[in-house]
Formats: sequence, C-alpha cells, structure tokens
Amino acid sequence: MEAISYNRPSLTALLRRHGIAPTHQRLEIAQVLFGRCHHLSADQILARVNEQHAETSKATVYNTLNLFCDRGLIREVIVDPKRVFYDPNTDPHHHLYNVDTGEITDIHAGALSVSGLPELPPGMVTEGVDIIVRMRASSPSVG
Amino acid sequence: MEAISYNRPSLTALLRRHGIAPTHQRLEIAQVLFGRCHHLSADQILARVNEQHAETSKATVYNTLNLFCDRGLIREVIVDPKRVFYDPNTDPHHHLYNVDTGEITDIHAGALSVSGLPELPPGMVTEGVDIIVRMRASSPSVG
DNA sequence: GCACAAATTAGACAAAGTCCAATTATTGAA
DNA sequence: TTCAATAATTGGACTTTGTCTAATTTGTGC
Ligand SMILES: [Mn+2]
Ligand SMILES: [Mn+2]
Ligand SMILES: [Zn+2]
Ligand SMILES: [Zn+2]
Repeated sequence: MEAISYNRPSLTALLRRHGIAPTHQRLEIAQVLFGRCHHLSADQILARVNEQHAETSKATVYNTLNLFCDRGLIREVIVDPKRVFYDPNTDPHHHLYNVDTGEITDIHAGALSVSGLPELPPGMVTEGVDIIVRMRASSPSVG
Repeated sequence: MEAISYNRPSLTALLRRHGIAPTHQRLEIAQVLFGRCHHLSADQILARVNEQHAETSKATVYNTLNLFCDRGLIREVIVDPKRVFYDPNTDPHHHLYNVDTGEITDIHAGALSVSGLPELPPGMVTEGVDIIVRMRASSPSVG
C-alpha cells in the first residue's frame, strides 16, 4: 500500500496526484478513508465526516466515493448484499469477512496463491480476482 | 451438484427432503431455479414464475428464496452490489463475472486450489471461500 | 470586483428487499 | 368429508442504499 500520512498537505498532494481538485469536503472524506478504520460504508463515512459539525452532504459523499474509485484512489469491496464498503488499500489483497459482526479484515496477497483458474474467453481480460473468506463463531450460541 | 430432474414429483421430493412443505408457489420457484438458467436475481425469478399467468407475489418469492437458502437448497452469490443472485448449485465452486454484461459463469472447484490462506482467529470457523474472477472485454470500445 | 467553471446541495426519485395484518391454503383428526 | 388449527401467501406500506437534478455556492483567474 502506498505510504500515506494523514495530514492535510499530504492528502491534498495525494488527490492532486490522482487529478482530483482537493476541496474541503473531499479532504474530509479522504481523511476518514485513509485514517484509522478501513472498509467503511458510505453511510459510515457520511456520519464520520459530519461528526464534529455538519459540513458534507450525502450526495457529495457518494459523488466523491465514486470519483475516488474511478481514479483508482480507493476500491469497492462487495461482500455484503446490503451495502458497498470502500477500501483505501488498492494493492491486490483479499478479505476475511465475519458474517456475524460484518467486520472485514485484509488478507495480504503475498502469501496466498491460486492455481487452476480457467482461461478466459477470447477478447476478455481479468479485471481482478476477489477472494472472500466468510467466517463465523464456531458454536453459534456458546464460545 | 445433486442430480435433479425438473418435474413436479422430483421437485416435491427435493423440497420434502429439505423439510420444506411443497406448496404450489414453492414448486414454481424451484422449477425456475433448477431449470435451465442459473444465477438469477429475485426479480428475474419473479418475472419467470409469473410469465404464463400471475400466481406468485413478490413477498413469496423473497420468503421462498430465503427459506431455500436457510435450508441449504440454494445459495446466494454476492458479486453485484445492486442485487443478490441465487445459485441452485450448492457444491463448492466459484464464479466468473462479466462486469460489462452482468453474466455469471461457474468455475468448477475441482481444478482450482488456493494455498496460503491465513489461520482464522480462535473460535472462528470458515463458512465458505468465495472466489470471484471479474472480467471485461479487453478493449472497451473495439473488439 | 466580475465572469466562468466546477463542486456542493436538498430533496425528489428509484430499486431491492422487509414487514405486517388480513386472507387463503394445507393438514390431519374426528 | 368436515372442521379447526396451523402454515403460507398476499398487497401494499415501509426502509435502506444509492442516483439524479436543478439551484446555489465556491473557487479561480482576470
Ligand atoms: Mn471538519
Ligand atoms: Mn404456472
Ligand atoms: Zn481491504
Ligand atoms: Zn454458481
């Protein structure tokens, strides 16, 4: 993962490097995404951005997340049919999904290897290979 | 995949084997699921079931799909953030997803192997490993 | 300041899915 | 059969996630 410090000047530079004008709202959203918690949903990001003082609308959060995805700053994680999660880590990696809690953890791609994938139909090219390990507590009620 | 013939008596038996009372609506839905096309969304199933003559409601389609999933008759495929697809094949296998067309194709698990998956946290157990290969036409506009 | 483009916004809208109270179908005992 | 009890189905209201649009605000350069 690209090493990123989470202060305004470096986030501003990060956006500029991806051809994105660094507005106040976009910086707030970037700060939430690249700050501590990974794998947040749009709703969670909206809430965090407006925690101290309301300053960003729902429309802008969605606009910005889609823009960041298009420009390759972040990527979507599709594991929960109810909502999309956004991942500031765009390096190839995979996910461990706790189906009970909804928590998502990274699986580094380094150690992992997949063999035996079929050839794609002619004219098709791989956009990505997503591996999701779904896990739950071994005994539903007890420990 | 369990070998299933798609006539009423065998579908009835299939439901009974899974502890599901075989009502008219459930049999219609099972017929659509286990008939030709795999990987259908709830909406597509609703449309097919009511193709000849309207006889099943949206609520029943959702109720039934959830019931079939709970009882292990079918499974969900989470690849498209907009809708869930339902898979009558519950054997371990993976999916090739055409991001342009939305088409989903099976990848048989036989040939495929994954190594280097991390250990799960204590007390956790794997519910499944989903591999999704996302592909698109190699050149966006031309062939 | 002024003009022009780009970004943001509130709120209407759309689609997927759930929920509920009322109706209808199924079951199985008499 | 008939009947009562139970289970399934239903229309439609509702919720949630996400998109769209027209109006406003902001930013930039002159
Ligand atoms: Mn702030
Ligand atoms: Mn029919
Ligand atoms: Zn991740
Ligand atoms: Zn499949």
